Amino acid sequence: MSHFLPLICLMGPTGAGKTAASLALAEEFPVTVINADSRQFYRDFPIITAQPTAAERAGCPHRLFGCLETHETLGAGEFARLAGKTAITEHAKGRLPLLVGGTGLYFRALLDGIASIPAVPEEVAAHWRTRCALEGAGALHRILAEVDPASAERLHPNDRQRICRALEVWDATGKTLSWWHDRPQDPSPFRALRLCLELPLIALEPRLDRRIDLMLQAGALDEARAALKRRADSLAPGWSGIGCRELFSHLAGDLTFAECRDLWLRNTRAYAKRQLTWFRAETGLIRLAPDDLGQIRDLVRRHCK
RNA sequence: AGGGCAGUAGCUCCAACGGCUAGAGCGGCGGUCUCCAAAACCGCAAGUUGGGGGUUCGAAUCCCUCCUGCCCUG
Repeated sequence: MSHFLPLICLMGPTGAGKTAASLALAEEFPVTVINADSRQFYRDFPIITAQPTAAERAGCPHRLFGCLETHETLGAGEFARLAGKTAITEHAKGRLPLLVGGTGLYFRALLDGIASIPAVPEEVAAHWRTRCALEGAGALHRILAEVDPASAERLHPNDRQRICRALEVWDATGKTLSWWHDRPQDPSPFRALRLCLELPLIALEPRLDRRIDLMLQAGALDEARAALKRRADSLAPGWSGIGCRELFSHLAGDLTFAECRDLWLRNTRAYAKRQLTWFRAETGLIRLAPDDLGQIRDLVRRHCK
C-alpha cells in the first residue's frame, strides 16, 4: 500500500468553489495544485476560464495552468500522462499533489486509466471529419459496423464525434477501437482521495451569475479582444470555451452585449448541470459541501497518514 | 378617434386549399460518455392556438365581438 503515491483530487461543477478550497488546503498541507480542467490550460483565457490568479497562486506551487495555445487541444490520454508525471515529480519533491478541476473525463483517465492508443495523425482525423461532413454520420456508422461492430453497436448513429474517433483509430493504427479498449491497463501508481464539491443547481445559479460580473470586472472583454487579435478563428479549440465563444460573437457583432452575457450565463448553467450528471454517476467519490472545509482538511489529513 | 398588422410551448417561430395525434429550434427536466469533454450525443415533458360567440361533418385557419401589443393617419 505504501508504494502508492498519495494524491488528492478535488472535483465538482464550475463555480462550486474548488479554487477556494484548494487554497485553504495549501495553508495546512505542502500541496502542489495541478490543473485538471480542460479549459484552464488555455493561455489566452485566464480570466474567462477562472484560472487561479497570481495572488491565489502565491500560496503554493501551481502546475499545468495556461500552457496551451488557442489552436491546440489536450486529449484525455495526454492529460493523464502529463498530470501523472507532474504528480510524481511533485511527490518526489516532498509535495502533496492536489488535482483540481471540473473535467470528469480527465480524472477518470488519470485514476482509472485509459487505453493507450497512439496519437492519430491530424491528416487521418481530418479525413474522417471531412467524410462525415460530406456523407453524414449515418454512412460512417455503417462503415464502422463493418470494421468494428462492437464499437458501432455502442455508439449512436448520430454521434459523429465518437464515430469519427473509432474510424480514425482503426485507420491510423490498424486495430479497432474496441481492440484497444479490451487490452489490459497498467495499474495506477496513485492512492487517490476523490473529493467532489457539490451544490444543487439552484444554489449554484446565483454564484455563476455573480461570477460572470466578476470576470467582466476583471477584464474578460479585453482578454477576449486580445485573444481575437492573436487568433481570429472561431473554430479554434480554445474559443469553444463557455464565455469565450459568446464574447467572440459579441466582438464579431453577432450579439449585443446583453445577449452575450445572457447566453454566457445560460450555457454556464447548462454545463454545470452536465457536470453534476457526470459526478452523480461516478462511484467512489466523497461528496462534500463547498464550505465544509473542516471536513475536507480532516479527510486529507487522514489520507496522508 | 379612425385605419392597418399581429397574438400559437417559458422564448423565437413554422403549419398550400378549413381535414391525420398542432410541429421545429432554443430553454427546461433526465441520461450517456475510455481521449475535440466548457465537447459530442440520446430520451422526456410541455400548447384551452389571447377570451367569448358563430358558420361547418370538421376551425390555429372563415365571420362577429371583446382584450392586448405594434405601426400609420389625425
